[in-house]
Amino acid sequence: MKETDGKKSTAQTKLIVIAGPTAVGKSGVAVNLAQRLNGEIIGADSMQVYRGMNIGTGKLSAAEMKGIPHHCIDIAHPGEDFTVKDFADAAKAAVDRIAAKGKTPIMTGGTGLYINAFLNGYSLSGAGKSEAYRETLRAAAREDGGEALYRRLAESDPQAAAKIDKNDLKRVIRALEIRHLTGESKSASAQKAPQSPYAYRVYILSRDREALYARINARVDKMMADGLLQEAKSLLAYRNCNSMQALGYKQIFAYLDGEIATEEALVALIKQKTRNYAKRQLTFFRGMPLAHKEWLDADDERALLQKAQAFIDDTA
RNA sequence: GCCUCGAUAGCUCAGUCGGUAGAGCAGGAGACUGAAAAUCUCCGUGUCGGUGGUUCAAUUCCGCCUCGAGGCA
Repeated sequence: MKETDGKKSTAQTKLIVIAGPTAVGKSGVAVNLAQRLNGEIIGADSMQVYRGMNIGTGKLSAAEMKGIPHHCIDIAHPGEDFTVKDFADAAKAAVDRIAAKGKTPIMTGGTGLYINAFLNGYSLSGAGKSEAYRETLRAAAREDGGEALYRRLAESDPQAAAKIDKNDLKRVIRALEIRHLTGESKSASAQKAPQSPYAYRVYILSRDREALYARINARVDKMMADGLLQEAKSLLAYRNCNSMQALGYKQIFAYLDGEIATEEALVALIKQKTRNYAKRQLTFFRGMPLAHKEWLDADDERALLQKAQAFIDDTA
């Protein structure tokens, strides 16, 4: 049963996903896999989508990409807000484009929410966002405190409120925003998620904590040596944008403001925050409700290649 | 050499008017549907520097010792 019209339906498109915490070594492995499977890569990284953020987000250099096309990277301006919805749309377009060429789409990255939203077909077409309304809510929170906002949510959308911690301002605001924009409950819109339209396999790369942390530390040192400080300075104008919430940049701005005394302390802080982040990623991956999820040792590249190959070759 | 102040959780420190102790950070676990490298929740036993004494009871009071910081010589 071969597709000869070059236009596979998405229902049959096979997708390979390589996830894992920062610095496990996903990117390099993904390139090798792409070479072997005649594939193209789709980055699932909330910060690599931004142009100009190269050193700090650990983007691969052109040489390291070895000629493999990479999608969903450098597709946004650091001054604009990129969201899950944008990712879901861009990733879908990329997967379709790659599949249309008869090649294998390989998604790789550490942003669990993006991967999850894409694979599980999160319903993201309903409530959009309203920066203005959010600002109103933020102002209200500043005025009367976050608990007051939470109480408001408990009244208008008790179902959603039950699932959100009263201190989690961002989620309280988003739930209120959905209610405001659609009149629907946040939990109601979340339940609409349809099944994944793709045949996929998710391989989560991992290694023991100590080794992972050592890699993170080394990577931060390398970023500094490669000029992260300079790169961050060149992006100073966007310091209030979402893109600059990225690890490294954020801390560097605090350093430039004099909030961090020495460069040594700065580097130590970035390493620490990155380690904290890696741990959060792991927690997210563990909890991802996916039908086909498998943890693999990051050093065992061969196992990954074999499993992925078998999945692609399986025509059943 | 003398004087003063410190010595309590991996780190920085609080505290116990004498009844064996608690915060922040680190670390661990978890949540997560349009900011996600974000946001949020939960988890704290450690010869309270050593040693002698007073006391029913000392990490807490007293003496000595060790180490550290500062001051005077």
